[in-house]
Amino acid sequence: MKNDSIALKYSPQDIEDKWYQHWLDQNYFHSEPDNREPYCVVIPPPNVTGVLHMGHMLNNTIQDVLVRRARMQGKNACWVPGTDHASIATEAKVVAKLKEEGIDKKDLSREEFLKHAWLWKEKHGGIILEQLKKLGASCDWKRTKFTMDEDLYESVIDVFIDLYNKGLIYRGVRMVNWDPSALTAVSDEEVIHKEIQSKLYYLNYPIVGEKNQFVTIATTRPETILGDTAVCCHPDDERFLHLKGKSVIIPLVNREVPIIFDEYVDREFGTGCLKITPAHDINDYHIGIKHKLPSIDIFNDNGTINEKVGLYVGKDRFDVRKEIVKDLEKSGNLAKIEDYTNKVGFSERTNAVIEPKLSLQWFLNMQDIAKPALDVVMNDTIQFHPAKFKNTYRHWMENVKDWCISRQLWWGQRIPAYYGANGEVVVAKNKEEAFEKLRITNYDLRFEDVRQDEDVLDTWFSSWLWPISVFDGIRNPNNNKDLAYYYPTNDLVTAPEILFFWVARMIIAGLEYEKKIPFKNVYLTGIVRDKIGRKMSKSLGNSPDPLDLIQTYGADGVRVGMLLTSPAGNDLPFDEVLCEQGRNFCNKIWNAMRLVNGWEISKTIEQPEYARVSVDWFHAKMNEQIAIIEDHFEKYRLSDALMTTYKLMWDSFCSWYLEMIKPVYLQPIDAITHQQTVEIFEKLLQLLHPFMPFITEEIWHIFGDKQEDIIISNMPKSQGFDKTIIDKFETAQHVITEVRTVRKEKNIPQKEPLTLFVKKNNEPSEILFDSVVQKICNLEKLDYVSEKLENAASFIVKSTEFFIPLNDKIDKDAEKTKLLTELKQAENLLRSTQAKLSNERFVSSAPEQVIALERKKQSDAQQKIEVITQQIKQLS
RNA sequence: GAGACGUUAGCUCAGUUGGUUUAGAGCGCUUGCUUGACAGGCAAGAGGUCAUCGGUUCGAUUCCGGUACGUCUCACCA
Repeated sequence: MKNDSIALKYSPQDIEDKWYQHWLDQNYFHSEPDNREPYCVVIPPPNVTGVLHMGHMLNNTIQDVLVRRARMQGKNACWVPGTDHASIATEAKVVAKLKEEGIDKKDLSREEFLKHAWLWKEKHGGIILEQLKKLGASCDWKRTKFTMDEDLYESVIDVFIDLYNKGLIYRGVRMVNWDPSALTAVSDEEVIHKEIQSKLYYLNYPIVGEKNQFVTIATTRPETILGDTAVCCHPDDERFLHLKGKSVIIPLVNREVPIIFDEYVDREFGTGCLKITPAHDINDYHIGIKHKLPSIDIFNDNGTINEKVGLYVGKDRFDVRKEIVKDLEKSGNLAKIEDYTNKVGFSERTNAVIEPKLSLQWFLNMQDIAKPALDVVMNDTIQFHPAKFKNTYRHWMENVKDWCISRQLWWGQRIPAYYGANGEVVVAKNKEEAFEKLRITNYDLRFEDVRQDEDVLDTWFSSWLWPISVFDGIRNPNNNKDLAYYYPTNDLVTAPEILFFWVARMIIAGLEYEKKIPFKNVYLTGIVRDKIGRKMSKSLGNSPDPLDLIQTYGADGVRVGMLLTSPAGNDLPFDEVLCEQGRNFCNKIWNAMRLVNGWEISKTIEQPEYARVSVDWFHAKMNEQIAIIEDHFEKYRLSDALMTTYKLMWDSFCSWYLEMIKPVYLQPIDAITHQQTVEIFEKLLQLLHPFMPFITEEIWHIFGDKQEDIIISNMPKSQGFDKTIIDKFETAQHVITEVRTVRKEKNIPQKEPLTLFVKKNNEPSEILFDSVVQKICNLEKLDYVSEKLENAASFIVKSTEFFIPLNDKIDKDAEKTKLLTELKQAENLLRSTQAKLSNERFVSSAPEQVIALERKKQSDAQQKIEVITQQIKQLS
């Protein structure tokens, strides 16, 4: 047999690496500009030292499906891969690793630290890209980029200088979100607010000059009383009006601070009296400015108490909270403690509690440059899939705040700002240039006294240029073949979580630097969750290792599993059974191949009638379904496109078509049918290839020697179809199902041949697919009669009666029960249509078509009732 | 606190420009099958007052409004 050398079960491990290497060897993934239509996707660059997680799997599977499909549609497909330096995350990892080795970052110079960081990057960088290859990602690896590559680095610096020269970048003291663990400011978007159970402490502040009088304030952060510079009440609050002009003593600290009045205070909350700590709360900060209050910063950068107040010096903020409550209790200033739920900001990268802190940072003014970026999304120049994210996007863009772009880190693009001896600042490409600029105002300046800003730029300040900088479009905007050809890119596939971090800012940068949108479509994936709805994360340990999954189910199986239940924008409730389903599907296809491949072919026998009509039917069916698949792709409904293809393969092709044309055991198949079947099979493989690249390439080559690989073959297009064939076959399918049911109910094995009689109607009742019905149902005879048959099992399909003579095998009671059920259904239907049709207002106002349909329903029901009633009569 | 979106079978989701004979799919479930490709399979089934209450209409799962629950975004009261 031909199948002797072919495994009984599909075994992905044997073929995946082989084909991936072959594709690489053939250079299929590499793209250079030519005269074909381009199709370009830039990867959302994963963290350079990260490892593949389920989110990446989903995201990159989707990209690969789009890219492979585009490639097969004859477009010049280019998927640009790369990684992100991820400044906070990577620096944190390097710091932690050094700490393990007993090295403190503080003891290293910037250069020494960066040397360690690069070593770390060389060691771990790109692991994730290797993992993507296992998934089958068809990235153009020759174009792999890293956000800290020299050219991309320089692009970032150029952009900073340009925006500074345009007056959009400024430096200022602001209240920023301070991450005391990473020791850097972070942007608003990097702060995650979480609800936590905490306490509300009521503290008594003695009033100066009033014995035993005090005001009570409520606070969740008693340790910050060290930095209090006022107590504030609402100006209309009668309870406190008598305190105007008075001051209070801060407990323990013994500092006298004024009582001020401001409408900001919510009279209903707490005691209606608020302590003001301008250095450590954003609202207090604003009140402080308004009332010209001093600001006392009580924290060191790492969240410990500094020496300014002389209490709790060097102790951590959370330890101090516990301690100060005890001390306040001792001193008699603690009135009470209540349970309280409030929201606290956490750092996205380090999960440390964010400390609002005043500091000198660099900002990008977002007001004006954001506007055009809002427009292109609202008017669908850039389309979001699903579109519901337009709302979210608009909301953010309309309320956009200035972007804090400096980070107190070393790993990243160092801010090209330079300071002279007196602190004067210039922005320049390098120290030499800065020196020249600074000398204009200070002739005596020595070169070695020029100092570069210590901070680096926010990671997103480099990734927002990604679709441009991967083509070197910032440094070389003109006569840039790649940029002119690939930009704007086509589709961006990413998670809604980084809509603002990244997507919005790429649009802004694209419009600012290319005057063109960076991509035409944004496909937003959902979040991969576990069975009980939790987000998959390392800390929860609920995320399977993607490579283990690939090992178990095969890359194709996992890809199918990921895609089966993930419409755009919907979370993906991941369950391994999905991968199992994907694997089973692979096996199904594999076995279909074994069947077709195993047949003996005869060139002498003619193509039987049943095979001829089966081929006609499948061609129609396939073209119908391809049109649907095309439509799904156009709407970015990848799950639906996959499911349609899945059913076409499994149901239409395997369960129906192959059974229809299958030659009887040990008989050869005629050459024409075999040829046509292989051609059909190959088209199905092509349709499946974007979803399941490996198995399709393998089977493609098992079916004879091919010069061309499936990966670069032409995707079949819908070529129109005859709907009447499809409809007629559907009727035949009903007949077949009914016969099978009769067999099952009467316990008649498939091997035992039956006879089927069709009662002739007024209408032509012959069913084009008689030969197929006869074969599939194992009928020794299929005939037309004009009279009913007795002692026969019967059923009705589309008001045509069918009879299977069974002699003694009829169970009259059972038959009757069945008929009565059907009768009831028909009567219900009749009743509902009659109710409608006898309603004059329905008849007068409903459209004609609807009425005609209702009439047809009525007559069909009547006819059916008549038929059933007669059958019942005959039984009794 | 403000806004957006959602609620259809046990689960995950389609769908209805308001009428398409009895609202669909996949998985799961039930019942038969050692059916000569496949038990990772085949066949036949069961499962839904389309969240809830009102309104518009001849007719509402579909349109409008209220309620409940859920998800997300933004803001935040110490």
